[in-house]
Amino acid sequence: MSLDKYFKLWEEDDPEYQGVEVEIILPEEDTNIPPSLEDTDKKEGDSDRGLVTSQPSGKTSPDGEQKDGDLNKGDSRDIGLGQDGDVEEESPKSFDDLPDGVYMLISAGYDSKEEKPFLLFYDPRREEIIKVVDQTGHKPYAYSKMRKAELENNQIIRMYASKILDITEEEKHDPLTDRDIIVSKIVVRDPLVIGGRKDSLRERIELWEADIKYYLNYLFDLGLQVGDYYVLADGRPVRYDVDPAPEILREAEKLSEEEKEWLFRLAQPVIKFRRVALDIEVYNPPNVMPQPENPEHPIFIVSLRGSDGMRRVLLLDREGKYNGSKEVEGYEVEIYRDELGLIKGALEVIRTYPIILTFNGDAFDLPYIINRAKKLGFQNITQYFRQGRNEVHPAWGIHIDLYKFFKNPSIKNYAFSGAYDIISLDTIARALIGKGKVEIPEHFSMMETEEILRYAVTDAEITYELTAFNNDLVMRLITIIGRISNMTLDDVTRLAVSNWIRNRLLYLHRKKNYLIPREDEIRRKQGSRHFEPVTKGKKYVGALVIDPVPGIHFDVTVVDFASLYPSIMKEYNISYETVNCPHPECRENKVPKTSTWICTKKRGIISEFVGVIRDIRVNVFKKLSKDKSLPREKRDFYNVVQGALKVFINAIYGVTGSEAFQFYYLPSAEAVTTYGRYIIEESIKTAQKLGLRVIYGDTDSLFIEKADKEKLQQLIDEIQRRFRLKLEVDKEYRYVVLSSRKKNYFGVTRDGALDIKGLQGKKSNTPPYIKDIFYQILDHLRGITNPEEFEEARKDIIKIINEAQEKLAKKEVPVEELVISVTLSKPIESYTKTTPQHVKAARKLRDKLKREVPPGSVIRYVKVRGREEVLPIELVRDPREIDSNKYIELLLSTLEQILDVLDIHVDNKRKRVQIVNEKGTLDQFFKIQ
DNA sequence: GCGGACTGCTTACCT
DNA sequence: ACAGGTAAGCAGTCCGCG
Repeated sequence: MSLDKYFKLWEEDDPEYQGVEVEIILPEEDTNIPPSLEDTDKKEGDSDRGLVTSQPSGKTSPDGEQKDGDLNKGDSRDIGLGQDGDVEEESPKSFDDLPDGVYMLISAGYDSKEEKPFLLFYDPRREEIIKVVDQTGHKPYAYSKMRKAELENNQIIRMYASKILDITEEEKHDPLTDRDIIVSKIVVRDPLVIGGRKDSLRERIELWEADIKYYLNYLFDLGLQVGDYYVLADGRPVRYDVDPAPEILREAEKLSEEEKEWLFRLAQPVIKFRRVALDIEVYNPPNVMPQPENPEHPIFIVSLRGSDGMRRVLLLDREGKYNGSKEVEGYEVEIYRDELGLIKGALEVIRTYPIILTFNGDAFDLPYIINRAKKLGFQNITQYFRQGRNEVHPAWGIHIDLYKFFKNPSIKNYAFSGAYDIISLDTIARALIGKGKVEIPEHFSMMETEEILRYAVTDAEITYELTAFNNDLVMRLITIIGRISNMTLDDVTRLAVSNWIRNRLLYLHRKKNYLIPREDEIRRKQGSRHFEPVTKGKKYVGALVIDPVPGIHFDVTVVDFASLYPSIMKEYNISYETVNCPHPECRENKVPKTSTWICTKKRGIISEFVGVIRDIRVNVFKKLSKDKSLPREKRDFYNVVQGALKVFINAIYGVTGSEAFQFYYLPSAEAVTTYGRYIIEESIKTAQKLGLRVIYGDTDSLFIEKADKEKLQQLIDEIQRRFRLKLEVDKEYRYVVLSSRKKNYFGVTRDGALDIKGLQGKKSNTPPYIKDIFYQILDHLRGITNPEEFEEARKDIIKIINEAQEKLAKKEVPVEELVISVTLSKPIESYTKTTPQHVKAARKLRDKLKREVPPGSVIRYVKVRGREEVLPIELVRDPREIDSNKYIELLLSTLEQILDVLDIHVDNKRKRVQIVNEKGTLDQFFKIQ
């Protein structure tokens, strides 16, 4: 039976669906009492736990070589990902089970009813959350630089007297002046007295440490760290040290105390979290987006997938018409006769899971459920959830919105090497687990119910799998980032890297008894920019890019500095308080070619942080992740740790140059790049003196042609001696093809792999057909070792190009292959200065097809003849509309980048295009080989 | 009124 | 809500041209 009919049946007698408000009568058995938190605390039952027993998959993932620091396998762009769709059903077995009564700290918050901060612990034995409300009497506070007596006479403080519990004096170290000072601690009852309201104290007088979320302050003061294990002694958390593995103990021997601390904490096992993925389907009319803030259409399917193997799909079937299978894709189909019953049924299941997973649940699924339940008369729904401005937390645990997590550029680029570029469940799942969503060919109303269920359950399934693949990689990554940042796991998944770094730095300040400087204090510090930025709109000068020597270069060695900027920050003591420090005696320690000086007396807090995590990553976790004597499961775990560390290490320099960062200080960011340019310049000079030929370099790398082994070693030693920085061989190319363009080249490595950088043909906005030709040509060039082979390849290449042109001219290329995909990066109405082609196309989508084109949409359009210029692919009716000449030009300009230096030239007049071969230089080149 | 030279905007890439 | 450097295509403008 088609769902079409099925829905019509109940839609007709559903007045609400036609926009008329009706009173909803709750089902008789409505005895749902929202789980109070106390209730959850003491709950012992696994009575209503998962239903389906888990089935170990037994399969292991292919042992692919991993790229440096890449948590995913392979390089998606060039060779396609090593796919591994397997999901382990069994929990990771590599670590001994933790004793009973040991819990992991995963979150914290402020209970405004109790007026107390609370901690959320995860109990790995019972697989539930334990909420611990503060018993220490900790109270919110902030600091003033006024003395107590002065404060007590202060006009404003007097006005707030009733809200202030206490004022005490304390000694703190001021990192900006490097002096110990007396500050006054103003203790209050309610965090909102300090900040968060228009009339909060911090808006009225100058306060320090007044913009730290209270529950974080609480964690810092109690010395608690997210992701660590604790036992509860009379309800108070006491740290529980997990016995380190033998390989960790071995590594610890050579480390400093500070490094050991990090090593032991990060190496603690991450247990398998009990969790449930949730996904809803709303029955909306065609082309109408369901609005969570005004949920007019019914929730008719809820799919649930538990980490314990539970698979259930709840279906709304008011008339009892469903006669399809009772099980779809392993999901048990549960029928509900009314929508509220279905919502409550879903709640009953998810409240037994401490962690809820969604994809976009903050913005869609959870608010939709909440507002829909309210609309159906179930006001108590709000007791199940705490709603923030842009987030929803379950009252009994935490909610991880994977959309936000994967959208985070640090996660996308550093942890997953940009394996996905569009942020959607489908694209991310395809890239990471090799599985996508099920296509929906048409509107729900045209589909069989079972077909819809299949579609719906796949969403829950892949949402879960995104957290489960590679031994729970994503859950472990989130936990490790929690450990490094000391942020609650829910914050980790929602906030950006600058916040993670800020948070750890706040903790470090507190630990050192430093008074945390206000932003304006750091910015008022002396020190200015020394070089005019090259690029308009930039604040300071960045890296140096060496002009490439165009041509084919055989036998090229690439040397680079291992994480140059972090190393500079570590070795040259760069931090907001050490750059232009207060000591006169440090003023001679100048950054080259500037008047900026750096402290010689005290270790900078950021320098120390980046130094420690850089060292334990390189010296321990990276090493262990490659140690073949360890079981794969352990290596995988250490790989996650080193990958998480890498995210921080790579971002720290960047955030110090970002105005959004609390510890932003331009001279410190500028000092890093100035050192960087100086060091790379000096390295070139040294190389040249040694007789090494540098043909290209970018930021931290040198491309050296036919490098003599000994001279290369001399270079490396000399640099090490002078700068205390490690230069190392990164790559060896059989040959590299450079044009005169920077950041544009390709090369074939010793093992025959093709490396393509920056070339037009690689870019995501190049039409598939042109990309295909581009890769065909490179494939012909890949194997070449001598002039004869080149001549052969040249003929083939010319043939490929000529045929492609002909095909384009005759319009034999399918329209789909000519699509140009460009991201609409901001709201469509904010393109006011110019109207780029993709915006033109987007407007047509909006106006003619009434399609929504929010920022982030990828607009797919083609170039057409006539006044229209461009058309979104959706509006192309006739392939003859295509502007072939435009595509021929695009093809040739794309190929020009690689053909130019190979002496294959394109006729200037591109009306009648032909390939011209200017013989000469190439043959000579080969003769030198 | 037209076209080349130029600048600015926008996107996607590299490190 | 991490940085700057670079390439490319197009939009829009200026200027010369009797």
